[in-house]
Amino acid sequence: MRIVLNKKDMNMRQTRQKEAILSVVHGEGIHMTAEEIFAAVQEKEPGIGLATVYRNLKSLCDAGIIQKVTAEDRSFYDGCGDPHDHFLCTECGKIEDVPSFESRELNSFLTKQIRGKVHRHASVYFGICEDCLGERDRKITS
Amino acid sequence: MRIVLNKKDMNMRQTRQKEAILSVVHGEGIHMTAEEIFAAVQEKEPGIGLATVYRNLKSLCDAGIIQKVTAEDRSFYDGCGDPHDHFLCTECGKIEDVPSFESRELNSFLTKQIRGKVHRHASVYFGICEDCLGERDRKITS
DNA sequence: CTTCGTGCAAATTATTTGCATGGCA
DNA sequence: TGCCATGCAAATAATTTGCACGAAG
Repeated sequence: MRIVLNKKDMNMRQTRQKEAILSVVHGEGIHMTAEEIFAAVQEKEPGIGLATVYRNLKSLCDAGIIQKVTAEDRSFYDGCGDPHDHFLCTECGKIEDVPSFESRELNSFLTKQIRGKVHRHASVYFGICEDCLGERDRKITS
Repeated sequence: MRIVLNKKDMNMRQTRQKEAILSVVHGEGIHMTAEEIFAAVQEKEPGIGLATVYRNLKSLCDAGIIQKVTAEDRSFYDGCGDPHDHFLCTECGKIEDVPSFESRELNSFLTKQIRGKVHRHASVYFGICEDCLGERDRKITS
């Protein structure tokens, strides 16, 4: 299927390479590093350059279609441009989306702490995911 | 003054370079990039190598004396190793410490979202700081 | 047709590592 | 004295940029 770009992207040209990249990274729950994306796109669009991948990832981020997230010195591209947070399993390295926590309490806390205006935030939670917890129990029990 | 290292650092040797680095980066409200630290340490300890700065920053992080924070593709070292969050002014680039927000509501939210265990988190708030807001008002008024 | 996107290689930037030597414990 | 830390230079890793050419609008 052809992914139709929207208003925000008026200034960008529709190319085979961009469509291939978009088809790989766009979507909920997708978190890939630049190299992973490069490898995956290779299959759909052999001969594509790494620089092209980086250039497109950047413009897709600028357009708000995807976003770049950095945690623990590792960067990955999140297929969803809408604001949300992340959970990173320190055991298996898996990344999961988490909706942003919002509350009146948090807002008043921030207003008190930061005298200025907060526009957005980026949070990453670190811990052990459900699967890895299960894995541990299994080892202990057996 | 000589900064005395504690238990956590038993395995590290006390050197002039380490003390110089520590005297530059250790403390609340200090947020510097590796290059800034390198430049500042030069003055106290001329001839120190950039690699030494990086090596010491890493071991100080491992020891929990300081911590590395990355936001918007920029990394800086936070002079305080205790967990807390940050506010970054997108206008002037200033970074401020913010205590971590904790609440029962947030905990139950996270438990519901992430079926695993959360051990820590890293949050960066983006916005306009008090000073830059004032600056804007002044421009509009005048 | 004109302008922008692409591929490739070279350039940057940030950080790490190998090695011989010097200095803490 | 023994071993870890340092300085320097070279090595990596991740990302960006210059340039000539091909393709989108």
